[in-house]
Amino acid sequence: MNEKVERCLEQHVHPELLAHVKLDMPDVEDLYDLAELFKVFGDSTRIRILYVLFESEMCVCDIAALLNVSQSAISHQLRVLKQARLVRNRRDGKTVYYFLADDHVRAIIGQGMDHIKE
Amino acid sequence: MNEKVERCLEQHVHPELLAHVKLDMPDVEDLYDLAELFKVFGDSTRIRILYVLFESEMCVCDIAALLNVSQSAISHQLRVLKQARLVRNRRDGKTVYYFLADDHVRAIIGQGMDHIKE
DNA sequence: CTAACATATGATCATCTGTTCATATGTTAT
DNA sequence: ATAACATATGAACAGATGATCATATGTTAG
Repeated sequence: MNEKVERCLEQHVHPELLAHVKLDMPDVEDLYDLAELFKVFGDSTRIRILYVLFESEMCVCDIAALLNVSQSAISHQLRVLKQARLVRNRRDGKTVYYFLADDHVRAIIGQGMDHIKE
Repeated sequence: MNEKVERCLEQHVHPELLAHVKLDMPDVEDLYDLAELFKVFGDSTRIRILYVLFESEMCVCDIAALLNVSQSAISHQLRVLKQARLVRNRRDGKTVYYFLADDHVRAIIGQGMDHIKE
């Protein structure tokens, strides 16, 4: 592979600090997972689905109707949300109800909302 | 435009609840902004930059060296982070130092980390 | 079993994204 | 003014993403 390290001729931060930063960085893998998680929040359809589920569990077809998005699109997005463990579901006959997996979802979205509102 | 509303033959949630959910939804515009914000967190290079800035302000070239990413790529990403008001910068001679704009960044990333760690 | 409904899934396609490369801009020292 | 360094920016291209369409799967009623 090619060498990408570019180094300032003079380092602008103390070498000890650089070392410290490196040590304090989480594993690359965790950082990757973290980015993947936020990617899931980074789509307005998915954000809207999550907001709907803030209030109540709901079936696919009601979510689709409420958000005016096709059943297929909602189903695909629910799959993404489920894989990210942000929602879970339960089946009741023909109907599948989705609900928030835990309260991190509210916390994360809440913090995001604080930021854009300030 | 085409009609996308698909409605369940029988509604599975109470109509009052549906109405309530609609009322409680933030403006479409805010939801869009929120998704845009999370999109910014949804890239591992940008997440890594933010983590570096957790510890200390840092110049572009030190960030690039630390993360082993080209100066150009870092600069492009810092621009994205700045536009999202997640980082700010100050110039000192030839050097431009970037630093976290506020503590929402830590809070949001912290919540995300909690989620993936559980 | 069959029809009808609810949901899931695979393929396709247009659009968006992140990196690279080349180059421009800004700053300092000589 | 000029060279050298630090950063920013625009074009271009490969890879990712989200909606649509067609269809498959799962479930219940008759």
